[in-house]
Amino acid sequence: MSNSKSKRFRFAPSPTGYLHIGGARTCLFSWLYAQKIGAEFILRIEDTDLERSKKEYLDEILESIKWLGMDWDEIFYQSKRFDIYHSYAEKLISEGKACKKEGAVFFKYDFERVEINDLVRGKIVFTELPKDEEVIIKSDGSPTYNFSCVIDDALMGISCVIRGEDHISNTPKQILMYEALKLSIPEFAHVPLILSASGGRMSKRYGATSLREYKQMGYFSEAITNYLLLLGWSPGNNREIISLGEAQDIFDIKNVNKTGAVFSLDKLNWINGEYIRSKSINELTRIIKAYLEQRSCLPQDVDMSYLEKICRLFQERISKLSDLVDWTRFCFYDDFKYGEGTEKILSNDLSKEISFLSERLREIDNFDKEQIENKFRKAAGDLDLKLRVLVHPTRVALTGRKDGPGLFETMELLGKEKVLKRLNRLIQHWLSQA
RNA sequence: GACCCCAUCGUCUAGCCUGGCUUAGGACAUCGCCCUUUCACGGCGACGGCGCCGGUUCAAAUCCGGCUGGGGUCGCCA
Repeated sequence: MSNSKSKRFRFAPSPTGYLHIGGARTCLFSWLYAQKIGAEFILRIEDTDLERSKKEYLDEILESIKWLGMDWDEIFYQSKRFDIYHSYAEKLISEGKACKKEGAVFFKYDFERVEINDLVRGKIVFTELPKDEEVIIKSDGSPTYNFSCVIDDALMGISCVIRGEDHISNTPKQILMYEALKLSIPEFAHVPLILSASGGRMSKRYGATSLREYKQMGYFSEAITNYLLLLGWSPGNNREIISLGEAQDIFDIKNVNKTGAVFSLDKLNWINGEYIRSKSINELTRIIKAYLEQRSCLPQDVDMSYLEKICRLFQERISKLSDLVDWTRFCFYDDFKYGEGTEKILSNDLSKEISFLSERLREIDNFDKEQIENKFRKAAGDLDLKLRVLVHPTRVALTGRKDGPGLFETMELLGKEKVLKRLNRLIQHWLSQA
């Protein structure tokens, strides 16, 4: 009986593309289970396809794994292990279990029946395979996936292979190889696939698939891992929000579902919004600053206290940081246009009324939201207008939008000078229309 | 087509293993109401599901079989 320290789990990405949602979840489940039982977790880079493997992808994959909050004890590269694969191929040849043909090495097998005891699915029985041979070394000398995978999982002492269910049909061939090589067979756990809204595999057609895209859109890694956790697994007790740390204690690969899960951006947005709302103003302000700076959405001289006010205004209105790009433009720049849906609001000319309001606002010394609200309400009363008749065009004047944070807070944020200027701009707009 | 996997609200799921405690629970989305200057947030509520047919049983979402439906794999890609 082996103790858990001798147990090992792995994630084996191929650097032929960016880390995608599905891979990230497989990695997460494998890593989490390793943490849960105190086992080692290793990364194995399956870069045997020298043509398609790129350094750029490798870097991004490792970066994404770290970004999500995971780590690894060891990392291996299959491209550095060709000698090992060759020696095992030679062994099979010498035993008559494989032969050279057309420059490649073929593994030959008699197949009757293979049974696997999958940790998430239970017993799976194969009684038929389409072929009786399998290429193990390609004619260019590189090993095929099924061969290098078997040798490495055995040599690296992987106790349970956790991978996507698209690998179920590879498993019988692999088991035949373990047996021919007299290597011990690990356990298997095939996790369900993540599907697109149309029910098929995730693809670019149905939105972002790579982790880096989600990062760029301003999703938090905690929100992504939280969401991924909910796809195929449940923490129980009707919980939706759970940290990686908590999940580490209660996750069990045996409790993973068998059913494919459709990826829902709506739910991810909700979870990300929950995380945004749970941040302190301080932290969120720093995050927002970095995000907008990186996208050149901030002027040079912006100060933290101004950003902090903005942060308070938008914290509960956004579900991801990229929402801020359009929302906050008016906070930093004067050259915005009156946007979509504002035509109706601006359709009747209120230049007289807004001028009146503007003069009243000018009288305020302490331009804070209480004073502003008082004056504003008073002005509306004097004009015998409902508050909203003035509110909506004023918001458009100040922000260019029909929706947004509370008007009086927005006015306080911008300050008297900008408010009066922008109100005047609207008045001019009406006059020029007439 | 062959092989394999899967099947609870539109979506993610709890319950299923160890049948009765279930008028099937929660979340997202949607809709309505409240809050309110808009949009959000928050609160309350509504809508909505055990794919079908048989069997086992006093009793089935839960066990068994078939059907149907969906998905995956069939590369000298991984």
